Amino acid sequence: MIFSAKKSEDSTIVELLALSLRRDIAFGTLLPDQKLKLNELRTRYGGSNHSMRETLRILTSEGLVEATAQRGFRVTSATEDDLRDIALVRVEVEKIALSRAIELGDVAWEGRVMAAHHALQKAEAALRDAPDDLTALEWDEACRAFALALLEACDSPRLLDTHAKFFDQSRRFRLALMREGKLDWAARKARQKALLDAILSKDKARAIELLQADIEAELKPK
Amino acid sequence: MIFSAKKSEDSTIVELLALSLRRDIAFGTLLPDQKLKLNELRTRYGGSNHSMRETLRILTSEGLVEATAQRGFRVTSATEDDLRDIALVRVEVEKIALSRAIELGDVAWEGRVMAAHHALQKAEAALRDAPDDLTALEWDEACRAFALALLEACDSPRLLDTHAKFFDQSRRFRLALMREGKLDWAARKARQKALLDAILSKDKARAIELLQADIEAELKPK
DNA sequence: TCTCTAGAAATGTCCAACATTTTCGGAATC
DNA sequence: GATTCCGAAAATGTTGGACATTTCTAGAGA
Repeated sequence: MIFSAKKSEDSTIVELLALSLRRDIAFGTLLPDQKLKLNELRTRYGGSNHSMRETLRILTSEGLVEATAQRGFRVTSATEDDLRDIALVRVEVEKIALSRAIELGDVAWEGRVMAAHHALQKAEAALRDAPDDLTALEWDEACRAFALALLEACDSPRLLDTHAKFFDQSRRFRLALMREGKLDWAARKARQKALLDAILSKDKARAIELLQADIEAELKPK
Repeated sequence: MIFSAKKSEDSTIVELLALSLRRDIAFGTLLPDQKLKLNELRTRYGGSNHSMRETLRILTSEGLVEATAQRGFRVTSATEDDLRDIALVRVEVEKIALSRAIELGDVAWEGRVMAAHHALQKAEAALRDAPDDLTALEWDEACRAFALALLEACDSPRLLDTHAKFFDQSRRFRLALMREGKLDWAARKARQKALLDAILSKDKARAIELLQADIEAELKPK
């Protein structure tokens, strides 16, 4: 196992394998379209035939891996078209969820959003200071937590699931941009702050506009 | 294997098992919240430990089954809340997809929509004549095909996937309504016809309105 | 250069076994 | 009588090896 992942409460091998593989796909250690041969994966990550196949099925359901009968698994391709498609769905889903969250969210939710925003600011600052892999991982996690916190109050488990799925699919692209120094940190920071303010003042239209801008900013990097 | 499913081009055991299980969940042979013990399933549907687990992972990714670490699998529950949540997501996703499809669809697409509508009409008529399981199955398939045809031209694979996922989750509810005689066939027929007309005349607003009505009709049966 | 075909590689499937975890019924306790 | 606790039974999760089938590939033959 490459990353000795923290053993969370649910410590089945399959889940641990999934963690490692997810990370390696997000970070580009496993490249888009790369064929995933079971034996290679097993020598690299451990686990039996069975466990590895089950892991790959899970990643398939998350859209990170694609399965073809009799032809095994490969990392989902990541073309410009894919990025656009993911962004399209994300924009639509997150618009709806954010709109509902602003309607339904209570003070506790606002608090969690503020906390997530604060953590994200810290993580972005840390990453600009020390752009190593570990910090990048934490930054990536903070992005995810912030996005999730925003929508958490939408009161629709399936909407949240769908958001999470496509957000996770977008990670590869965001991390790649970050590595290439193509993220406009100042603009991000401004957008995130404005978004937070819009949410706290229950300005739905403005919040949605900013959210959309944030997603689409990753479509056409500077 | 209960249903001797037609061996489509991809005849892996796992896919065949998935077909049988999907059907039995949709038809209520496997009830919501029912625990799915591997050994029971294996004696009933065949397949090895390995294949059955993989099958269940696939159904999990489709939202038909839920997995809990160390506690196995169970059929996803199907409460009123679930139905409402599914309908909510379906309405939003299908609105977006249909809107795009009407913008982007060409004549060939319109033809496919008409064909699917025609087939659906036939299937509904057949079902009202002879409400047996086989006819129900064909009707269900025609519903699915029609819904898919409508959105097909939206030019977003992920939007289509998402639609399909939640449509499939809604099948159980629709089939249950049908069995209980709670579907208003006349209203359905009228809506479907109106929807087709709206699409053919590129009347986006009207089409979306009708689509929404069609989904929400299953929320509050007569 | 192209096609075709064996052989190699990889996938999909099954079985049998075992470690670990959960479940469940009943004994002991309050 | 209700609750807690415990141990046996059941179920899940994991492994390794074996084998059939399919796909891939490199080289022989046209």
